[in-house]
Amino acid sequence: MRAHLETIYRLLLEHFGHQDWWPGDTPFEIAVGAILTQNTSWNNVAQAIDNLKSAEALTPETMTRLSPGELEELIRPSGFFRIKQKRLRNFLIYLEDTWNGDLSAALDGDLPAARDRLLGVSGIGPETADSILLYAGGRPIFVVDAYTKRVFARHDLVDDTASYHDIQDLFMAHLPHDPALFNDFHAQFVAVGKTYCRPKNPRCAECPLGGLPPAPKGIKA
DNA sequence: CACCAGGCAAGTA
DNA sequence: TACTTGCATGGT
Repeated sequence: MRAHLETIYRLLLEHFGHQDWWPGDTPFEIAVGAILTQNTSWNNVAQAIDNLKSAEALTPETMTRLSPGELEELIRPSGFFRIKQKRLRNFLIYLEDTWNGDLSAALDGDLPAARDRLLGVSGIGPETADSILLYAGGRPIFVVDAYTKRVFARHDLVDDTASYHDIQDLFMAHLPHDPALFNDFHAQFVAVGKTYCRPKNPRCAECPLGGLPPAPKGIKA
């Protein structure tokens, strides 16, 4: 299984090149982007991030000073803006109350414990928590998203009943827990998912995974 | 025009 | 436990 996963990564890396993820300048910006991109295209999120940058509201301190209405207007292009306003504020309150506003402290220490604390914030689920830990904190945890599931299902590595944890465990049980590897591997799934492995107009014929050998037996999650 | 997008929580049975 | 629904904007 490990060799199979490494083959997938190599084929993607050779085709797309290193992805240099996450698209964001600071850990806090990355965490905000992780919340704003929930079920939302990145293009929309980028507009909201630009608004927050222009308003100089991309730090815990400055964002906390915004009124709920001001925050909603800035993030409106990312959709679900009333709910996401609350989710961002829940996150800010957690950082302030528990870590005195120090994001890096929140992501440091025992990894399962840090993850559980993030999951305790209303509005932060498994994918958002893992994205923040990996991309904002540099912690070795694999992010599973819609692209990951789609590509894995297409290549018969999981069935459609596989849970988030099932798929995550597939990676973490068979690959070294290297943040740099988990970082770029997930980014490669997004690249292939956006470009070739799409629901409506799949371009499987041109996909770098087109010549991938069949999946090893008995590994379906 | 319909459909999709880097989820999550709350409600129902 | 296992489904279903609401949330909202912007690109294709």
